[in-house]
Amino acid sequence: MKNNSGYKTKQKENLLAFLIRNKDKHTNVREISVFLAGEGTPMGTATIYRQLEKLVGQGLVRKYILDGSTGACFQYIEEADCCHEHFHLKCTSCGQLIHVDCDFLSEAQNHIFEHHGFTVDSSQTVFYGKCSECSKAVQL
Amino acid sequence: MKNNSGYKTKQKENLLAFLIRNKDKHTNVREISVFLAGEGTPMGTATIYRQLEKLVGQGLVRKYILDGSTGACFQYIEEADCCHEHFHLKCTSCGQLIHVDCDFLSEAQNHIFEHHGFTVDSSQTVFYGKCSECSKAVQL
DNA sequence: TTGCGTGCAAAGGTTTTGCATGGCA
DNA sequence: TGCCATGCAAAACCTTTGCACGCAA
Repeated sequence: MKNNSGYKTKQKENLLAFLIRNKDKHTNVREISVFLAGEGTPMGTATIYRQLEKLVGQGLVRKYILDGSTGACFQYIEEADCCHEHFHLKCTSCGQLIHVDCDFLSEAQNHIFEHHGFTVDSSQTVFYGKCSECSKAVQL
Repeated sequence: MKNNSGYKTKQKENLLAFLIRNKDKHTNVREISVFLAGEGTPMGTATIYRQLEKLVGQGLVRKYILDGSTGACFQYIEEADCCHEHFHLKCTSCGQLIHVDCDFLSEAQNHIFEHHGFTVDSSQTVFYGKCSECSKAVQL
């Protein structure tokens, strides 16, 4: 049911190709728009939003809304990795966003569900704090 | 240092009173605006944003950016409840804020520091997801 | 009096929607 | 031929900013 989703168009292909190529990080609509235009295969903003909405609905793409940043971020989800959700660490000093794919955090997620009855959504959860470099800087 | 913050005005009082009265759930700028207007004590949108920004800076109010919702959410933080180091679980459906003081999460904090060099600030970090009741509601 | 607080309006940015056209099946 | 997809422009939203006036201290 997730493959039969309308017609196949070049725009759709280009968008998905870009998302897959950048599956290790998240991107946003502006980046997508700029990149596709640069490739000579421009895609209207409205169309990008409409396609992303469908992809999110199909579970192929995840949508993030991070703290200070402007607008939503999107990231392709590799189906094989579905069980391996990852968390975000955001440094409140330098703003760096670190991706962590770690078994321990998955365990923490399970723990919270089993002991506190709470289902954590890793795509929305961000750990705030200081990265190693900024931690050092503070101690100077 | 968090009490001496400028002049005392009626708008400021009304805003804080509303936030405290609704400290058990999150609210947003529109709700605040509508409520205060209905009370006969209207407050300009810009002023609401400016005051909320200050309150967040003072640590009296927490700002959330939740996924599906439109815009940011704000919630008053009761100081007495937060003196001890613990984590927060916030239900994105009902807005309930759950306090969790759990060894496992402290371990997670240590793990992140040792394995990822990142110092998590538990007072700023919030786990987003669905509480047990809202999880059930979704499955209906 | 000093300077922060306020309100209005305008600007900035992201996302959505309407409508006519274009392209897949 | 149907119907979905696209693109453009306009609209809808949320949030921020500029500026003049009001009010607390």
